[in-house]
Parts: sequence; C-alpha cells; structure tokens
Amino acid sequence: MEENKYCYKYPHPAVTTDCVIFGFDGTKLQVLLIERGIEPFKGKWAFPGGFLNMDESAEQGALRELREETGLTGAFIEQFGCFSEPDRDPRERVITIAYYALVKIQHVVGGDDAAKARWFALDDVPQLAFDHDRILREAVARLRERIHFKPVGFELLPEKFTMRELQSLYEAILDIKFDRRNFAKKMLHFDLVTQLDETTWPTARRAANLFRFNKQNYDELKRKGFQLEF
Amino acid sequence: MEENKYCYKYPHPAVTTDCVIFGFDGTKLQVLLIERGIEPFKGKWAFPGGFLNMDESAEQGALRELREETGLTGAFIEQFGCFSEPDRDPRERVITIAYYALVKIQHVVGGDDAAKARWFALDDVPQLAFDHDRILREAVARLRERIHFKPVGFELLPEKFTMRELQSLYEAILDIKFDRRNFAKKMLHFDLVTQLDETTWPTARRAANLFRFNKQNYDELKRKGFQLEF
DNA sequence: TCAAAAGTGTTCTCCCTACACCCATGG
DNA sequence: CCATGGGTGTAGGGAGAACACTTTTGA
Repeated sequence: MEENKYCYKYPHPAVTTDCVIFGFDGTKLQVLLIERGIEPFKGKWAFPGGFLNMDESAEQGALRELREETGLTGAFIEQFGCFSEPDRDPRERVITIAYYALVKIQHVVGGDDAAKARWFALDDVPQLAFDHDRILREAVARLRERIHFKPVGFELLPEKFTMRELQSLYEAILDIKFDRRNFAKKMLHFDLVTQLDETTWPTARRAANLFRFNKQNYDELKRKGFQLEF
Repeated sequence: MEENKYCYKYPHPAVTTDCVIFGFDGTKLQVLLIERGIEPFKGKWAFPGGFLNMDESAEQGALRELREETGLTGAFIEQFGCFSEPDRDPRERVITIAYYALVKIQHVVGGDDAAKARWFALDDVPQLAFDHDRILREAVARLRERIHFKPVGFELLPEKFTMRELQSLYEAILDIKFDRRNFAKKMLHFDLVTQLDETTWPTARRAANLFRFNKQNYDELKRKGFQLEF
C-alpha cells in the first residue's frame, strides 16, 4: 500500500481552515466548539475545521467545514488571519487559515453529526487545543473592529428583533454599556433598522417593538462612501 | 537525481509570503515592485515574496523576504490576508500569505541585488502578475482602515517631518483633503507629535517647523484604552 | 514687489451625552 | 397594586468644520 504518494521537490506544509463560529443567545456572545475525539489534544475543545481540498479556495473550504459541522449554508464568514507558527501542530507542519462565522444561533440545530459540538459563552470557554486560544482572541478582536464600521451584528440576530436585543448584542461584543435611549436614537438615525408594526408577544412584561435590518439603506450608505461609526 | 523527495499522504499546497511595501515620497504613496525575470508572468511586475521555509513562521518569512529584497530590517509589517484561489498560480497550487510593510522610502537604497526593483506611485502601478492586483487593492484597503485608529503613518515618514508632510501622507492614504489648520489642531491635540526647535532649511519659501512622533504618548493613550480617530 | 508656502484663532453647528418620568402588562 | 421592562425628549457641552489674514523668503 502506497502511503505517501504526493511528492514535491520542496517541503510543503499542510493547510487547514478553522472557523470560529459566533452566535448570540440574547444576552451573551457564544462560540461553537467541538470536542476532539482523537489525538493530539484528544478531549480538548477546538474550532471546527479541517484540511483544505486542492480544488477549493480557503473560503470555500471554510464554508464546507461550516456546513459539515453545523448544517449551515450561506452564513456570513470573514477571513481574519493565517496562523503559521512552525510547531503549532505536533504532528506535522500545519498552517491554518482562520475565519469567523456569524450565525443565527437558533438556526443551528446543534452538532448534527458525529462530533460533540457545544456552545460556550465567551466568558467560560475552556482551554483550547492547539493555538486556538490565540485564534479566539484574534477573532474577537476582529469582530470588535468590524462592528464599528459594518453592521455585522445583524448576522447574529433573527430577522426580527427588539431594540434591546440589538443593544445587548453590541454590549456583548464591545463589552461596554450604552444608554438605552441614545443607542436607539443612533440606530434609528442611520436608518439601519426599520420598525415593524409587530411587537413581541407580551411574554416579558410589556410588548416591545420589533425591528428588522434595513439592508437597502445600508447598501445605499455604503455606496455613497458613508462611514458609519458605533 | 531524486527530484521529488518530500512526500505526503495527502496533497499539500505550496505556501509563499508576499509583501506589499509602501513608501511615501512626500507627495504620493508608493509601492515597491519587482520585475519578474522568469516565467510565469516574465516581464510583469509583482510584489517581492517567496516560498516559506519549514522552520519559520509566515511573519519571519515575510521579514526575510523584505530583508533580501530591500535590505531593510525591523520594518513595520502586518498580515492582511491569505490568498488561495486554486488557480492563482499556473504552475502548481500556491497559497500566499500577504503582508504589507511600511518603510521609510529614503532608507531603501533601491533594488540592491539581482532583481529589478522600482517604486511606483499608487496611481500608475502597471498590471501585475498573478492575482497581485487584487492583493494590492486589499493592502490599500487595510492600510486605510488601520490609519483611522493607529498612527501607522509615522512608519512611512522620516524621524523629523513637517506638518504638511504628515498631512499629505494622510491625504494620500485616505484620498481626501483636510483643512490645514484643523488637521494640525487635531494632531497636536492628541499630543502624538512633538514640535522640535528645528525648522526645515528654507529651501521652499519659508522655513517650516519640524515635528517628531511622540511614541511615549501614543503608548500611554493605547494603555488607557483610548480610541483615536482620524 | 510678487509669488508661494507657513503660521495662527474664532465662531457656529451638530452630535453625543447625561438624565427622569410615564406606560403597559402579568403576577 | 406592584414590579419589571418599554417607551420617550431635552438641555448642555465639546469637538469638528468652516473660514482669512499676516509673515517669511527667494526669485
């Protein structure tokens, strides 16, 4: 049996993609992790990911992994870095291209296949396999940067959401508190959210207005080169 | 003679680093390009770069390439993306990890070795080899993003510079015009620049005050978590 | 003396911030 | 009726934007 049939003149590293999947439960930012079933780092938690196929781009690879692990298609993903320390994988030299994904948590049924998958609040993520601790830190940093200029947050919310949910999301990502009224004012001022006629079922105390993301207006603003700011 | 002696169970892509080197000539943002001497894309211009060694991280590889091509050590570099379209290199599958470097143009003696190297103003960069056009667009986009929050611009200027030079740099990067007085006010307000007692030789019409970057104050601001804004 | 670039301060506006009271609903 | 969360407006301050004239020096 031929074991090592792919040969090159010079050494080549292996290349993987890893996907930091963020979700939002209405209160806290969550990350989807998978418990490793094999060595190395067996039993540790890690991001879903895997080797890149030779006929796919890194983005396609990341989307494929995402689909395989969560069943999600068409989620928002963005590459945020490539991690390449020579000894980051004990088996062989592996370079990973890292993406973060923003998913609507209620669309993820939970680890649908073999792998043990679980959501963790960002505060109580356990120690991770490989250099995934560092990868997570950089993913969060990138997400924080992004949300200042792009309304990526909407990717994490359901179609319809309350102003409080939106605010909680921003607060969870940026780890700061906003004044309720000022936050709503700013959001509405940009016309990025549209108020619907519906309200929440009065399941809490009082029914709250529902909003949806106004993509048209966002595209319009972007086209004009407007710089948002949060 | 054994040609292909590095063998793997699964196919591995080749991995390179490429370095988009930015400089500033006092008026326009410049990029350092190298004319390719071999196929593919012989005669086209491209960024300096090369294959990653197996014992170095991507950042080390990029710094090594930078040193080999320009003689520069210790320049500011930042990774901004990994490009992985399966057919981006006609020879074999090659993934490139892209960095941009900010260098003081007067420190670069010019292509010191074999390669034909030349500075191009951003406006008249010719069509580039591989997918380097796209890489350049993304490098510029990242630089623009960065300069809003980090005083990366100082990496491009000499130790001592005039307020006008600094303003021209910001204008070149962001492609907008500022009011001279407001710009100086904002810069001085953050205490990011310190005025020196020296002035330029009155080579233009009137001598201008010289400034230098106040790194201490910047670190101080950063430590306190201050968010700059330009 | 003229042209070209440098130095300098004020006003106005707008946006961000801080802040408090009433309303609706379920228990 | 009370507790909880939702809705709403205003006043003040600070930062950014607009803006013009004088100075220096070389040609």
